[in-house]
Amino acid sequence: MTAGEGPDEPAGESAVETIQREMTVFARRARASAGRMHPELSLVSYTLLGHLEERGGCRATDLAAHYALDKSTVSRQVSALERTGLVERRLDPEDHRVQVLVLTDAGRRILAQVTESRRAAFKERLARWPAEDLERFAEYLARYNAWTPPPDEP
Amino acid sequence: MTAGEGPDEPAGESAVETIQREMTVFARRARASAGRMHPELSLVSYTLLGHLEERGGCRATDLAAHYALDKSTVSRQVSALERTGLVERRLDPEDHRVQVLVLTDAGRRILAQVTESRRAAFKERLARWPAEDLERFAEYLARYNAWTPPPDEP
DNA sequence: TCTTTTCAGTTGTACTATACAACCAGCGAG
DNA sequence: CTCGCTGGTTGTATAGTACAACTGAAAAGA
Repeated sequence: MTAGEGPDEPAGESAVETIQREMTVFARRARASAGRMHPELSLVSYTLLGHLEERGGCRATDLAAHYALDKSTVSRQVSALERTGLVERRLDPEDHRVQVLVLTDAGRRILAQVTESRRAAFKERLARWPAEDLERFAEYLARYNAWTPPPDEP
Repeated sequence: MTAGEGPDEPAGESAVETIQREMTVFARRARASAGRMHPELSLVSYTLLGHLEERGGCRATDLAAHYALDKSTVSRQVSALERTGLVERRLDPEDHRVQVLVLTDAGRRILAQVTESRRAAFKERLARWPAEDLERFAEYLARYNAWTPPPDEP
């Protein structure tokens, strides 16, 4: 066995506890497997490229804010992506402080490739699920992620 | 805003694609937030301690196999946990190669504390969910995680 | 206008988690 | 007893991250 961590579901567990446990399992696994599946593109690089594709380019600071990463982290990630030719920096003529980051053709290609590979993995994993369950699961996940902490009031 | 990454849900997206996207978001966020919430106990340490509690002690090699980590990684993690007094190594009298790892009282206490803190966070996040949705979400997550890749056949 | 403040980004430093490889120490089979 | 296997540690390297200090450019105030 490579990775067990099987369904040891304690019986008298509440739904919330199950969700907590399964989310924890998933989080740790995702971290571990992401690198193995796509050595070309870490999870962070992948999401960064995805963001650039969606937005058609943006500033490093936007990426940092959006993903709650330090700007230095983004800076180095972007440097790496530039070095490997996946993104390009363009000096904003309006404001010489900012660099607009855009995907290169190579970046778009790699991104599509990894997305497809990931999609295939998900599809395989979810192949035997009834459509109705898929819909609901998708909705639940979106709802879960959409939650934002209430602002601390005085 | 600290971390946006909001619901930019592309419209014509399939359920599988939504699941993929939301799982990706969750994975990256979990990684980022786990450290901030519980600086005392990384996600890995937490799961390791949890495993020890469940099983009432086991060998480092078991942990490594179960969580698909290298034995050296586990070795260092365990060393750290021992240094901070959360686990204890006991030489197996049957086999002097193995060390049985067990939680100390302090370990049990910290584990319970972090578990409770995590549980509270989940509860808050899921507070407004109808019970039926919670049940289903829990079931879906468990089903998702229970999946194991089909063995590659020759 | 000139100065101060703010903002975008880079670089230096440090830490954590991780893997791989080399190694040591018991155990068991021949 | 020696050889190979197994459990574990240590050396080394890498990735990802944060924080702090810095640079250069724009914006705001005097």
